[in-house]
Amino acid sequence: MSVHNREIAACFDRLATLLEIEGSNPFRVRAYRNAARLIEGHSEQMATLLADGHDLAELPGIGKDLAEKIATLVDTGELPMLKEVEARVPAALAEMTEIEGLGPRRVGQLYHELGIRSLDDLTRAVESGRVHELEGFGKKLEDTIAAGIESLKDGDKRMRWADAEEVAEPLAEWLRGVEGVKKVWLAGSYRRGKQTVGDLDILVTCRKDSPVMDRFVTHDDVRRVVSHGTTRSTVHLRSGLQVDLRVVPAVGAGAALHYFTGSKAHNIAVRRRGVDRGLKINEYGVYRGAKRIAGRTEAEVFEAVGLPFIVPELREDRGEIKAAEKGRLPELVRLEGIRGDLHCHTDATDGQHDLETMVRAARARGYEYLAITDHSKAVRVANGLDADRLLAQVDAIDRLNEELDGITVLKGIEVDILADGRLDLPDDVLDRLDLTVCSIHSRFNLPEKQQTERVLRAMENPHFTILGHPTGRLINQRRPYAIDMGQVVRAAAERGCFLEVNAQPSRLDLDDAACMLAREHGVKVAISTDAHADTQLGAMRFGVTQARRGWLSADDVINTRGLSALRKLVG
DNA sequence: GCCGTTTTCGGCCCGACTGTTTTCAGTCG
Repeated sequence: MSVHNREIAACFDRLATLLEIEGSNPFRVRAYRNAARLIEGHSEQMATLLADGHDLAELPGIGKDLAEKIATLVDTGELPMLKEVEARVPAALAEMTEIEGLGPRRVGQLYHELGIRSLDDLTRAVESGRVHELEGFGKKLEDTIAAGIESLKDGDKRMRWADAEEVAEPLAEWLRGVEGVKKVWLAGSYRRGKQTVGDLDILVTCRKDSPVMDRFVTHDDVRRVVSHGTTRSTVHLRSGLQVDLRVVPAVGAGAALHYFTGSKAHNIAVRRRGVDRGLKINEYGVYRGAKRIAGRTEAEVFEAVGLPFIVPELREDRGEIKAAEKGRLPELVRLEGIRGDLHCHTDATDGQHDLETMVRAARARGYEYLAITDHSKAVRVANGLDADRLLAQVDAIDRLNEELDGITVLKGIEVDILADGRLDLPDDVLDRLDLTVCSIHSRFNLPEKQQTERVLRAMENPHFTILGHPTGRLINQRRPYAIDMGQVVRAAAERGCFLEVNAQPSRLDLDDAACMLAREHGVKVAISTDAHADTQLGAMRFGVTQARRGWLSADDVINTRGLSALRKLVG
């Protein structure tokens, strides 16, 4: 299987943008965009669905035409229609719409009137002052575009959620201290717990005379003010994050919070439900005619359209509305339900703290158990354990278990899956352990078929317990290795293996869509921190959030079990 | 391009802010 969902989505997104520049029917453009979102977030690969004989036209938002286009993409890796459009509209124009201040209309105008067909062309046109002479453009817009080109070249990336938190929480706290401010909410993808955050959406309610907007745009951390109004302002912070602040009336605060929490696709689905019931839903409330009938709380908004409350993590229009309607929303796993951590390192390999320090830290968190899983010998740079050193650690754990009350230390190893699918330590050594975390740390660039077979072969080893960080991706740093997650999940189901949700803020794999896939196939996961220092045990909450976004309940997560139940599962 | 107890055509979510205008289009979320 070669064509991945994200490639299909990228194709449709590109097509949508180019059609938009051409001035094509906006609803047709939207159809392509919607399809891209659906496909990108879908837990099963389109290629797999096709291979299994599914009719893609049954997916919401996919009709006969798009189903055929997906099939063509999967079969040939190409989309003839995209080629046709690219023959009419230079492909680089699509990127240009990412520049602040430039959308499809203006990019089309620049192309037609100045012949601009690349970022370089645009840079030159801006420098020579030709842009501001165009109808509808002006000096200010030209300056905005110049700044936009710079930040596009800087490659501003979405920020990891944990990094966004370090900006968001202090800012929210500061806003709470501004005179007249009553309540502050962090909304947007941050509230939905997405693995990365593109910008922050903050809502406040305040007294009429509160200077909150003026104070906000002059905050010390503001690098640039993009817009400054009475109910909405946008700034760029020095950290690179864009922040939108909105002042909303208390009477509609719930509607505003729902609206600005998104996702966009979820909102549209909810609003359409409103329309079906003769209601108009916007950020100010829920209206029947001119009369506001709900909106003080989010629960009221859901109630107005006949739904129970849907938690922010699920609001992606990935089936949550239908599930809510039928009363089948999952009871999602919670941080408080986590009873132990099954992946951590000590200073025997590349961890910062010794065995006892890690265990005491886990006990202080109230855990019932902690599995010690240092690296195996293949990971030389981490001083990985050979059989002798591992067995010495096993003895040390036995002694510690005798000494220490209130927590049980489990014996484990993060054992490398070698390039041929063997595990890095002999079976008789692995046999001495309570569990294994089996991971790939080398040969990331194997072709998909080989990489998948490598993991499947490893899973055949009876000592295989948990597949560690199953895609190897590092957010904003390293792409996931090529692996057919569908096959991996099916194999895990057959062989009774578990998959890890690695809670490190840069990893967070399995991601949300893969969690959904695991759940659909009845494969359970371990949410683990992979802690390399005592404080990193606190990363658990990031992993829990990812799992919640993937619809996982406590039952889907093995480390919500008490010790004896856990032992039965991994034994 | 999708969709349908308003069903095969005619709809498709909605408002704030900016810049360039003189009443509004484009962008953005």
